[in-house]
Amino acid sequence: MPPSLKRPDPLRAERDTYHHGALRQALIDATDALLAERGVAGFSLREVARRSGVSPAAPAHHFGDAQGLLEAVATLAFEGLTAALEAGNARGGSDPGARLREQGVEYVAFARRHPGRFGLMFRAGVACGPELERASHAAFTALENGVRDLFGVPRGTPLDAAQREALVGIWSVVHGYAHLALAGQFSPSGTKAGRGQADGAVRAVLQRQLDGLAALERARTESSDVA
Amino acid sequence: MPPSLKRPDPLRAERDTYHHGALRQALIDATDALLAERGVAGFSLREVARRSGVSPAAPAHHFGDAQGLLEAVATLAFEGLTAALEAGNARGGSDPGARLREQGVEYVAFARRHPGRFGLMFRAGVACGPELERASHAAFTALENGVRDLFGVPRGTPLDAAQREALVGIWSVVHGYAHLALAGQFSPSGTKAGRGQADGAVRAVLQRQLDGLAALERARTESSDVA
DNA sequence: TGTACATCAGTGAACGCGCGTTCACTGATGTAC
DNA sequence: TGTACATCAGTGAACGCGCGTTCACTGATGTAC
Repeated sequence: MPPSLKRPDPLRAERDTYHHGALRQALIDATDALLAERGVAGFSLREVARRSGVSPAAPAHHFGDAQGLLEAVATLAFEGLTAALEAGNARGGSDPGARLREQGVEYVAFARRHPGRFGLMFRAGVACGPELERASHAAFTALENGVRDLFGVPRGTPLDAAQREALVGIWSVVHGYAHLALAGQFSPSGTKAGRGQADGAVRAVLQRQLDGLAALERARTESSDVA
Repeated sequence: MPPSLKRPDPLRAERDTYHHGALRQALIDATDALLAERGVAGFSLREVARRSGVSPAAPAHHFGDAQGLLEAVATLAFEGLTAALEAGNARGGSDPGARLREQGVEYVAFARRHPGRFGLMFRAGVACGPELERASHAAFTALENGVRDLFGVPRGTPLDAAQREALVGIWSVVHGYAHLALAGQFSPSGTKAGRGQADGAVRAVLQRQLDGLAALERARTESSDVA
């Protein structure tokens, strides 16, 4: 039997048990898909419920209200990003530059994998509960630690101005790349062998930033040698 | 008389003439403000009309429908960005690097000046009329020309792969910086003398990217000298 | 300078719609004995 | 193993609301003569 006969209304997921079984996850996935399709402006709790094959009141059971669902998804997103950054860091081996580069690749890959979540994560002026706060801080810290390793700054010590600037630069590069990629500005890379190419592009672009930082460091060291 | 007596309902702008006089512009400004306040998800044509002191049907006269208004604002935004980039380019003087740096400063300043418009400009999968298409292409071209000058590539000639990569890197840096700044990630810079500091940070971060490109160029030249 | 008239810009009531949330409910599950 | 019961997960009808858009309209403006 073709799937079309099992699902007469493709907008409405079907189910033969009274209890869904994994509704929480289904709602999160549907939210992600809906955000990716229509953006934040196109999100609606009812549509998410519809896609999950559940009545409009069901989500309230798991998330309270619409805001609660979005906040849960954003929290999850930051946790996922943190994990991705740490995986990239591990893959990079012993060279801090390589580790940072792989973090960048993971950052962009995460955005591509969860475009809906990514758009949710960096909205201005959103009321932000403690869990979301903690999750986003953890992601930031993962990136910050990459920069720490680059400069050999231990975990407890605060970064100086130049190091913070380096962090801002690195973050800007990967964030901007991710954002532009999602906006379809590098569109051909969505198709064929484009994924590997895209990873290469992220590495290259991030490497330019790291090279620039190295050049700055060198200039600074030389001038202090002279003095 | 305090303004509160002149405007009993602050959400509803008032007017004593039947004709507004400059409704088109007022609608655009109100849209910008509303988008900046609430994001794309919080936009509504009725609210924009309310803020412009006009009936809900009035905007249709100028923009057809809600989509038309948003598209007009996005078009205007790209035209403004193009102008800003060209102004930055002019300010940069004769050094291509400085010109590109000032373009970056202008890019970020534009985003800060029109946060609502900026959010509108880079949404994925938006149906896009020919005017908007043209306006966004012009902005892209302004940035591309900055990169052309850096490499000495004349206007007609297409960029090679490395040059396109350089463009992507530069664009990513400034775009990411602008986006993160609007998301409040560099929050202290919104307040006191932060504006000048922020310009400095953009220049610095973009300069790292340019230094990295210069290093790459140098390495390439040397290796071809050897060969 | 005055008058008739076309055109333009905005009105306000009305429409149907999808939304978020509530509520009393019910079907299913699991636990105590 | 069976039964009573508490708890949990989802129902579906209902609510009030703000939305985008339409429509016949009207007040103001500008133009022709």
